[in-house]
Amino acid sequence: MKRKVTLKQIAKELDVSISTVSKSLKNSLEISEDTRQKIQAFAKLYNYKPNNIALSLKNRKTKTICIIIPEIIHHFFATVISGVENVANENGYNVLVCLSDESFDKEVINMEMLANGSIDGFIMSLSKETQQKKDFHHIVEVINQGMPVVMFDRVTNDILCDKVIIDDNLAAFNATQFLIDKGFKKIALITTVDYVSVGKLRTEGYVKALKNNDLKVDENLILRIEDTENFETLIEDLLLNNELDAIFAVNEIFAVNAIKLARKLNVKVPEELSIIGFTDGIISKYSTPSISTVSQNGIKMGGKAAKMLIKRLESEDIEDEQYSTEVIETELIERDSTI
Amino acid sequence: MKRKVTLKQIAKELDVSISTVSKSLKNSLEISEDTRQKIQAFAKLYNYKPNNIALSLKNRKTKTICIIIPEIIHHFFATVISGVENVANENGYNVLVCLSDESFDKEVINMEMLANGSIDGFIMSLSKETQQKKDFHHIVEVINQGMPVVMFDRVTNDILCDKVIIDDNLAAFNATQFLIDKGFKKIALITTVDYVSVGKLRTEGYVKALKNNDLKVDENLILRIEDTENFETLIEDLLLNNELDAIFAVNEIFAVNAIKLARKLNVKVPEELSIIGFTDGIISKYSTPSISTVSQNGIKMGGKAAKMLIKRLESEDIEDEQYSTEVIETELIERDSTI
DNA sequence: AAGTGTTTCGAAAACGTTTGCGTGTTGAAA
DNA sequence: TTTCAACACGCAAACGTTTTCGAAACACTT
Repeated sequence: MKRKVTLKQIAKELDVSISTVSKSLKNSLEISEDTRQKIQAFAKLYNYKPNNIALSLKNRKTKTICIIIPEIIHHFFATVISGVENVANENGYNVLVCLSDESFDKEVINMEMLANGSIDGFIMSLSKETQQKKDFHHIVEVINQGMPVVMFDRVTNDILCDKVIIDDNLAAFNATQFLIDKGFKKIALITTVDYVSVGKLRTEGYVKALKNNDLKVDENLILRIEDTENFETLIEDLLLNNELDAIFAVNEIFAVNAIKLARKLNVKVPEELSIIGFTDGIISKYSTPSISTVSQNGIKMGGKAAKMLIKRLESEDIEDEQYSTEVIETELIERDSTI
Repeated sequence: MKRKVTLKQIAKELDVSISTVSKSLKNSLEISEDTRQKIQAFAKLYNYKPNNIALSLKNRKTKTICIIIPEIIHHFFATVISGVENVANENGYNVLVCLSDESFDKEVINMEMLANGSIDGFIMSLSKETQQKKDFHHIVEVINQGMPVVMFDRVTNDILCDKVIIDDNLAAFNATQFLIDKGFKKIALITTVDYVSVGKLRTEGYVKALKNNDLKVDENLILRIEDTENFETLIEDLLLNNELDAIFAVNEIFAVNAIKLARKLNVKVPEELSIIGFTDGIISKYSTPSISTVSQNGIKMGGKAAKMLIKRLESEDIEDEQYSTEVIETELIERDSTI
């Protein structure tokens, strides 16, 4: 068990100064060919590698970015991390992952904890609780300290920073329009409560599409689910009490449950009921029937977010450059749950 | 934009020495009540928080652990991260996530990169390529430097360190026995190539169960899949060329594909063909029919791994304590894909 | 021999902490 | 008035780097 060797140890061993060692290893011309070679050989022999923490302290940058997400056991967020990790790695950055568990407090603690030098910047998607409380002081503080933040997916207009989103409104509009074009009239919406930003936007898109086509918006056909558990009976009621033509669900879980419950009630999908989901995850692909869905490219989103963050980190003090919001295009993937 | 305030700045502002400030903030009795209060008030006002990097340098520990996994877009690994994050957080540690993408080189680079002070220890699952090459020098080196490593799931006997695994052999044995108990004779196995440690162990368990029950092991019923893509035709051939009673698949993807292909060939699951999977992920739950499976508790695994690592990190130089291997129990979850 | 230039190296500061130890001041006891 | 604690605070080293600047040593020119 040999501990890592330091400049100081090499210097002592070779009877030169620390600075000579440092310069030699950086091939500085200040040092004579002879000593340089000697020192480099010695360093190689002992497998010298500079200590990252010391470098971080000196350079005041850690080459680490932190991504804060509500949960990781969720295909979409996992793909985003993957995207972030990819471009981060390409640019020599490491990725610290923090989970807020949809909790405001955990989000705050994590940010305050890490904003003290541990990382260079944040990429984050708001927790539900934070969106509900509309309390963003922790984010504002971090930004005011000069640490860049990029928000993705669940963002808020109350914060000025770089963002990368999809056009939830438009995507929902298109999905709904797609169903309308099939000739469906009674189209239900299974969505989240309104304080979840993306849920709200998708609901708006749905409504807009209906209105655009002179279909009346029936509040009974809009199911806003708060709890992520035990929503099955709600969906079942929706199916029972209405002669639906189609359903637009704002996420995979809602969509696949709708299918399962339809089958249970002997409603054939897609023959008697078409269903479209949102977020192109594993479930949609492997469900039976496979689910038509609005694909939200998480890898691309994460990659874009990382690029924006790194660009801001590396552009010398041009930090007052205009913030921008990137919109990742979505795609409607037709599978077997729509006629 | 006010940058983070440091001890030095506070000291200057209040015209005392840096050490006085530091001691005051730590409530040292060396400092008079008066100055202590004054300094604490000032520090609070300016929201002073000690710089983590400086602390890391001084304490020679970063309170950060790194988890290296082959890929993150994989339910099981995502759950492991979740487990790790949980107990890490409880103990004041942060989690750095690295993806090897099943590549030996990326694994090596990541480890060498981070072993230079950035983190306190590793939790890792080997990449396929590493398992194939059987080259573990990078891990040995890290351990020799005195940095603890905990391996999980895809481990190797060639390395001495703490490990947390499931009893893949036993779990596969039990799953196979379960099928045999149902009266099935022709039981196929869809597995990975042998260099993937867990795949090999599961194959062995399957074989053992057959032999134990005096069933002959038919190599034609064992499908070893190398490529993770385009394996459908292989499975289809397996189904076509044999009058199977049941299938044991070593992961979810193989299982759900077997179901899809059986349906395509008009083989009814579970009436005419029973299928058991491995890894209790989202797919198994939402597939139609839902898939009976050997549940592998990723959260528990990750949590256990983190506990073992942190224990080793915090037990004062008792680092030569015996390494241990923890076995997480599995569970056979019966769903609708078995009769 | 003096001045100039070049080569080669080391001292020290800086990044932001913590902490052992030394020191100056105060008050009281002798 | 001297002596000695107790108290309150500062110095400096340490963690491991990088980098600026100064200085020593030597060669060369006139």
